[in-house]
Amino acid sequence: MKPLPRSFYSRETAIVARELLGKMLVRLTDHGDIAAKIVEVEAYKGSDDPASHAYRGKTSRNQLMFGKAGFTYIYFIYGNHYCLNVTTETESIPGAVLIRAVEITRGQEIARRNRRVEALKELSNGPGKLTQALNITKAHNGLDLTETKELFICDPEVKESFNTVVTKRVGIKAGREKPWRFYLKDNEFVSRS
DNA sequence: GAGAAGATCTCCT
DNA sequence: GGAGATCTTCTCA
Repeated sequence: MKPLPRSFYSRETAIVARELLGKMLVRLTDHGDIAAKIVEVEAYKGSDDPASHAYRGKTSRNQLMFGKAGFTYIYFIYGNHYCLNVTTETESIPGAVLIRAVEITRGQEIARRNRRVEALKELSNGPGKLTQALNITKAHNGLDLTETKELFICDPEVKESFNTVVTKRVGIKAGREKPWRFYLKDNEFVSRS
């Protein structure tokens, strides 16, 4: 389980988003490890993307999007939820990929304890759900994903083939026309809208 | 310093 | 299918 290198993330955001599908998100905790396959993502960019936090320039919250690629960008939303993003592009171009849904393949019991639901499908089929299932909070903001620490992303042990679906993003008011949402076809953990 | 909106989830009908 | 929960961050004064 070797983390993906910085060069994977230092590319155009939509390309990174699409290629993150099928990768493994790994969470190491004191109570055990959790591994989850990424099944749904969305790309967010900079000045050409009105839905992005980076659209109106750099602020204290979004500065990670303007920094190096391969770091986490986690923010609190709607008074209840954390959303997990991965930074992309270079230090001069802002960009991030929102991890919207994962399929937990290892550590399911730990994830169940972190959430209050029994159904496996309900554990991680949404951006706010998966952060709760993996116990990801603001404390993990700005983490370097290229190091084997408590949170990183690596290639799957067995590479599966799958079809990728490209659609418009959800849950936003501006920039709805951009085809920057990607998910695995027929995967039941993909969030609906 | 105040007001409004938000990359969502859950419960209720 | 719809509204409430709940609090951080941004914008403007």
